[in-house]
Amino acid sequence: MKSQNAISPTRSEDFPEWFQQIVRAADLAENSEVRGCMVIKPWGYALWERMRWVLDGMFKATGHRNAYFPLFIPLSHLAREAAHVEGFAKECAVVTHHRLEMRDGKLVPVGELTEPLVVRPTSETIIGAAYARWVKSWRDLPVLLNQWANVVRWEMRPRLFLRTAEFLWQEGHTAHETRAEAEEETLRMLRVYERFAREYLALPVCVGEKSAGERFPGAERTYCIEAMVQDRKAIQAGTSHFLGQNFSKASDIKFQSRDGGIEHAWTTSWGVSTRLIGTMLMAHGDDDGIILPPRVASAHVVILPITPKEESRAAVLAAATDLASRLRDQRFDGLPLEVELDTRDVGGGVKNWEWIKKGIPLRVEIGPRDLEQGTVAVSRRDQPHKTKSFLTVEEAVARLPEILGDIQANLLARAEAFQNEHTRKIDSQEEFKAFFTPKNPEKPEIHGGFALTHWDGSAAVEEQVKADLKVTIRCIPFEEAPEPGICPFSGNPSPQRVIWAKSY
RNA sequence: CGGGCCGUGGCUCAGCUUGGUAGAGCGCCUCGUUCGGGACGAGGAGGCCGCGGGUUCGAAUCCCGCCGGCCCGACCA
Repeated sequence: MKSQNAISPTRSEDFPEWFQQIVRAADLAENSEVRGCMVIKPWGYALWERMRWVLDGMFKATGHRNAYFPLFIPLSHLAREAAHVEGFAKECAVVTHHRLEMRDGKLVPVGELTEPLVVRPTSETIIGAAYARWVKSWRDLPVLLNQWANVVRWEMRPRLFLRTAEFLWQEGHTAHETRAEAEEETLRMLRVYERFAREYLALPVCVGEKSAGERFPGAERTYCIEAMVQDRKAIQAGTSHFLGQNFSKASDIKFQSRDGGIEHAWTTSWGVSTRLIGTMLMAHGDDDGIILPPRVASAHVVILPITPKEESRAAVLAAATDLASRLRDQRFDGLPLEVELDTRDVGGGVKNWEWIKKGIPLRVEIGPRDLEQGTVAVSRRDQPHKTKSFLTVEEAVARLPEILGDIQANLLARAEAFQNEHTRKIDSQEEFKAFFTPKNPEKPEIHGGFALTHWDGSAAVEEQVKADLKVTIRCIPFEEAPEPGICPFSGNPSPQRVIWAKSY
């Protein structure tokens, strides 16, 4: 007997396994033969394409242009910034040879390189070297570039979309004349990410600064947007770094200033990755599969022709085709509606469930009875799967875009309510510990959330809490009026509450 | 990189203790009946049992080595 839900186990039974299953059920991606790498399939890649399109527009609108820098970084470049090397050394893939030869029936690498090449884990150093060549005068600044690329970080514990050895991302790299200008840029891009997460991915995020312990290697300040997913863990969904003059000194990005002196430029970098997809899936999915926010969905509507009788089949298919083309003339979010017409010869129930699992926002059934009545049956992915509303064809054509907008708003509201429900101000060690301790240690149930708790700013407290409870400071939120208090771990004064959580 | 568990059709697994050359369910293909919410019947395809070596007349099964995966720790967008 089939269970009532499409996905087994359910979220509450085993969240990590549920995640693996929804990715598979939606046909988004699969693991490849190389450990930690993934094949992103069309339904999954379409999400990345949409995100990329929207973000790219936002970057252009804030004055950036795209460029492309090499995959390979000379080892000597990476070595220039001490903290940076230390942060990334353990996870670097390194190319040492440039030729293969057949020996004893086996292909072996030969032709050792004089200098090993690091496959970029991020591009600060190689882009810094380019900026050093390009920047001579204050008139050459700012440099505002972005690149869409793949990067490699040799991770020990890969998870589809959340942490893979190779992943797709964008990295913005800018160089400025003044500290103030670079700081402003860092925060501007952080706000772009916040807006994108909220308005497109329907993800409410906490915006703030990382503690020193969580800072990007080589950065002076690291800012982040932090999301909560349905197991109440935090996930860093985007980062923006103020790099000070660390990298410009390491890469020698110098310019002659307005008063004739020689100064080092101030740089920033900022990025989001395919992790955004994983975050979105874990935030919105349910026990029937993924749920796609319409503004980034791989497609908006699927039309499911119902053809129970041979004699009405042709008429139903014709009506479905006509509906598809009329819908494709409609616009949602400024772009033509993406419509799938599923005429495959498989059982109606099976077909319907496939699209539920794939998270498409709207399913439209059209069958012989609809033909007689001039209606269609519309189901929303954000509502129980048996709920249908009957609209006339005219109404459907006119109203589907507005329903998509409603789904988008509903997903955000839902995610916001969830996050609020599991965010608590906590002022005592006991309550903090209870909040982050599962009732069943053998098989931990979903527990915890965001704790807004005071912190004295010391690394010692941060390390102790992490060692005791695996809970870390996710971000020091921007606040209008920080509320001073007492750090419950040390008893020392604290300037403001920070967000603590278990995290991905 | 340390500790534990596991590698058998596409997937989930049985068989291994007591060696005799491979099975189930799901999925897939064909035909028929179905189809407005995960259909049913009949037939069929598909496996060097992770890899290498050893013991043996004979190895999925026993022994040794290697590789890979999962979970737990350390690290991470």
